[in-house]
Amino acid sequence: MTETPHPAPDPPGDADQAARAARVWAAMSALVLTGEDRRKEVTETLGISFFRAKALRRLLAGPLTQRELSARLATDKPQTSLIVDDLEQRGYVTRSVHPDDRRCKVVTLTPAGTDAAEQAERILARPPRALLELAPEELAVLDRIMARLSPEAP
Amino acid sequence: MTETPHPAPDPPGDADQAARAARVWAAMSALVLTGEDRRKEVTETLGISFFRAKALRRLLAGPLTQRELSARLATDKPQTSLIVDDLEQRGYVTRSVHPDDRRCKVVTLTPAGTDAAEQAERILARPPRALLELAPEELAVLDRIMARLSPEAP
DNA sequence: GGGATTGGTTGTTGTCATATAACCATTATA
DNA sequence: TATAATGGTTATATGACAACAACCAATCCC
Repeated sequence: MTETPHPAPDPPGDADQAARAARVWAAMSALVLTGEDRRKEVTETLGISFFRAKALRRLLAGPLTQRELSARLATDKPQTSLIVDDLEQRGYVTRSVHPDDRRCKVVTLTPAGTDAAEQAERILARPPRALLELAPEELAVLDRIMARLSPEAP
Repeated sequence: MTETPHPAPDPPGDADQAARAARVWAAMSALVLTGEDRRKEVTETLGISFFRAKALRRLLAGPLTQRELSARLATDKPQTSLIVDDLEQRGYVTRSVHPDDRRCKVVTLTPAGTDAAEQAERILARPPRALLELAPEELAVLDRIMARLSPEAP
């Protein structure tokens, strides 16, 4: 009985809401950040930096110009140029001129690049044990609530 | 109707569990990683790298020797030496020899360092809007379930 | 006492990411 | 057609972190 002696009909709910949100946030952050380190797993498995792996993953949805890739990685053109250089040398992507605008270079995943990208996705998508071991009913509830937290929820 | 045509009494529940865990994991990762960038906020507010801020935060619980600090940051001694150098120059920590073992240096937060560390904690603890705007009943449920996911849950 | 161990420091090297400026080729526009 | 804007490339500098090797001083242990 530390916070709410009884269900609290209306007004005191605000402080509760903030406190709960903070606790939930802390727990989620702990789970995602200090749990099993998927980031490291990706870099070690693929032998490329996480940032480069991210570039590969962005290309899974389809080819992009370097300009578009820059935007999706939230970085600048020179950086993108270097990253694509590197990925090209590794045989993960190819560069080709855009048919309609010869200024643009279209970056496309090779089969090897697709493999690497999918491997990265698989590693990142693997949930930690704690989630898998949750009681089925609780996980189902969690699933329903988390769906409402996603960007495309409302 | 791809997976479960009807509630699925028993055996197919395993695949559901995995799928749900994956979805929940993806949603949590998205919220923590690609949401409001607290990391950047910390580095920009304090003017030090996130790693250094982490060192400060670790010291909030009390002074540590550099060896202990190394362990908590999961880094090596040379790196710790440099970090403490930097934080010392900024006036955030002091180095003093351990009274019982003169090999050890005890790193202690200064008042300014404590301020900075607490500021970082405050920024990191601030939950994203999505959580605060969740329906109270849902947040309460989330709170209850997340508590069971924490390390010290049985 | 003497050798091994431990805690820190210094220095080197390499990778990664950020930021800028300068430049070239292509396209759009006045 | 002349000029500006856009997409990429090249070059340079900087800062952060990782991984080592080598070293000094204090402590531990035989």
